Amino acid sequence: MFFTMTHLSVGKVAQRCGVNVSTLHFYEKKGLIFSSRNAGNQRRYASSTIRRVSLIKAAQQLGISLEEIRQVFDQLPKFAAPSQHQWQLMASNWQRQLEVRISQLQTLKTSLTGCIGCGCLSMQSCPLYNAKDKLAAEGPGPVLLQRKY
Amino acid sequence: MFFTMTHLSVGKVAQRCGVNVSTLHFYEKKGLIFSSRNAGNQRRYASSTIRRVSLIKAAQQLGISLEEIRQVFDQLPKFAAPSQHQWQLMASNWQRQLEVRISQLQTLKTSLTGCIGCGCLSMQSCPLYNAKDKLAAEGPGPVLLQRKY
DNA sequence: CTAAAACCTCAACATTGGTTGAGGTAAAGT
DNA sequence: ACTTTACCTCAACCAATGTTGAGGTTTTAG
Repeated sequence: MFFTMTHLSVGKVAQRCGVNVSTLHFYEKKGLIFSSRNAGNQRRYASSTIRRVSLIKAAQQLGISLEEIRQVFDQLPKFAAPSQHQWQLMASNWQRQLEVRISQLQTLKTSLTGCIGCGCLSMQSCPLYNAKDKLAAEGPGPVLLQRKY
Repeated sequence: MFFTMTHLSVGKVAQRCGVNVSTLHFYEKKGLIFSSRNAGNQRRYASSTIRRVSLIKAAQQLGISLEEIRQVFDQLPKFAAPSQHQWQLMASNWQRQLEVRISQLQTLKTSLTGCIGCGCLSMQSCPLYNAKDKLAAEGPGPVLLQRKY
């Protein structure tokens, strides 16, 4: 090879990813990214690190924890870019999680729509109320209370 | 009124909301819920507290912080159920936030789809890459590097 | 060559959202 | 009545996700 794969300084990566240097140190300690060192012990990153960090940030948006991200990354090559196959596996995996998350939020939104309709003057028909309050089976209780709920 | 609005013990509320008693203490300390006390200094909650807690849990699902929730709650009556108007305001507000959040996730999902297509062998066309790496304008750089990225 | 900027390690701190436990009081079942 | 369960306060702790700072080294720009 005529170029080194590991030539980006930590500051450069930080700048290009829009994160702090300390965050990259942190990610490295957590095993999410990797570096080699130059003669003066400074970190040098493969350029693929930038995509790794972008992926971390993207995945965090999905509510995926750093630990989960690490587990996925552990199946990828540390320094080289992932193969197309690996990449596709990971991406479609995350897409599925994303779909689940979206549909959850949509369910919630629908619930809120129901609540807007009901004005929540009735606890019988409130989807939020009914979500968790499974123990409400203490008998109907005072009618007025239901309306005041 | 012939019934008291504040008659639920902390354990009862916890049970019906599916949270720990300590969580209710915590929420109360944070100003998210309120209680009166009986003769023996034990908390007694208005029944509307159950909906408050359900709302907290629902809003957390949306990625809304407790502090933001508190700010919304601060505009509601502490013990009574919110009026229909107040309730609708809050709900539709949260619905908007929810919509934003959903569309963000959908954008991300689309990005991933693009990535699956490209196999990310090209950093030119990778949406994840392009999301943050605005500083990539250092000239094209080695062609091979782009493919290895 | 020198000064500034960037980098190093390690430890402490910050924030969010709670949980756990000690030491004691109140309420409820039998 | 007595015992068990629930409750009280307060403080300490936990885990995730970083940030900040001290004290020292390396790289880079002029």
